[in-house]
Amino acid sequence: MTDPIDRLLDAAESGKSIIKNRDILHFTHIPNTILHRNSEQEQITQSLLPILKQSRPSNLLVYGKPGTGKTLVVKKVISKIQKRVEESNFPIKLIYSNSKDETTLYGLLVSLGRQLSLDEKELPTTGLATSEVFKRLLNKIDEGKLNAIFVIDEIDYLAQLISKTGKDILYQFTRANERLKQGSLTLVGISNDLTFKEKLDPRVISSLGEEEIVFTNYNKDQIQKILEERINEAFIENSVDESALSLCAALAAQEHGDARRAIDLIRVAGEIAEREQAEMVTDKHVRLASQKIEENKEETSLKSFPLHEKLVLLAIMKANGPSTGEIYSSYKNLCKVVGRDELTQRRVTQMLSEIELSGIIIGRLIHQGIHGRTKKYKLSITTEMVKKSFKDDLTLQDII
DNA sequence: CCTCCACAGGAACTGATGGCGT
DNA sequence: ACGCCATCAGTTCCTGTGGAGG
Repeated sequence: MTDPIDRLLDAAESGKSIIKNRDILHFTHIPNTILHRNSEQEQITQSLLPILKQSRPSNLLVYGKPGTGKTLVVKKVISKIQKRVEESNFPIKLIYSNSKDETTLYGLLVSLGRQLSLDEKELPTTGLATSEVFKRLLNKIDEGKLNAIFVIDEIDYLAQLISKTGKDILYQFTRANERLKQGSLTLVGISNDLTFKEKLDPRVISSLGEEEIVFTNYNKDQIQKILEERINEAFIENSVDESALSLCAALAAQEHGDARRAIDLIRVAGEIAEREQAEMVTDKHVRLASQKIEENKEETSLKSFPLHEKLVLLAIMKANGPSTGEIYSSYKNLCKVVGRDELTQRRVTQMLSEIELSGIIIGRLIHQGIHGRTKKYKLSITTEMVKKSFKDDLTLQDII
């Protein structure tokens, strides 16, 4: 029997790998051909043509569930246009930004600015009024005579953010061209929510929603084709079992046809198979991968919780009952044990809703007549999982 | 049929942080 | 040095509510 460490090291050194190109298995990779999306590609190209001719800016809204290839298609079309005009003295600048990556409106504007190559000095990360940031963005476009295309992903999220602060940035964006002497600004909004338009200011809709393109969900066969394409490029030949492939597609199809998920799944399955030094990815690996992705998601989100949210979660585990009142008193006890000031009940209910949003607990509203109204919570993951994720936290060690 | 429980969850506010422009 | 602007976690105050039990 050889030493297991040696065995693994040997295998790694011998370079036997069934994945030959990992990058292709990340969903941000833009494949040569984007399958099943020909008519959408055409539509987007057509609606963006006016900027090529510099006739007028044309804004555009793209709808579709996650993982339907919206972002990839948009990026591909724009980069093609970009290439076409590269030699002419007509610079097109693609600016992509995902609203969910930025927690605030301000952060979003700054990330846009950074891509317009405004540096730390010209655009500080904090301290300015939003209108000031906006002005600087426009100035930059004006000075550089740029034709900027702002791609704003998850624009519904941004719209929500805006409605909270009362700032009408989207409207300002759509009207920006009137303030620009040179250059232009084109907006491409990408949204997961098909109903989001109704929540917008009608003035914004009229200019932003001139053109709309809807991406339909993929069905199982389509996902399978997409996977095949990527597998051909990323894996060595005959290293993915037929049934593993169709299982991947089936699992992803269950989740409203999310191709992104399917690609993730096959990548992780490939990595697991490789670690086992298997010759082939089988459906066993896919199942393991699916489980692992799920657990990883839970664990990382658990670890990133702030202290009080962790305490609340532990309180749910230790409480005598699942109702808010019982959780809160259990939480107060825990606070005493670890010597922290307790937060108000209002804050704790808010935290509970926040945790519920992340899917780690499930709440159900219960009306108990004279005994009032409560929300009863229950963990949707195992208590072991919670303990495992929290055991690194020094302040929590005594109570786990 | 009315009452009244035990909270849910909205709104407005506070105080700390951090950095601008003048 | 000072006022201003924005964000964030948290607080205070509040109104709303389905149905068991009288």
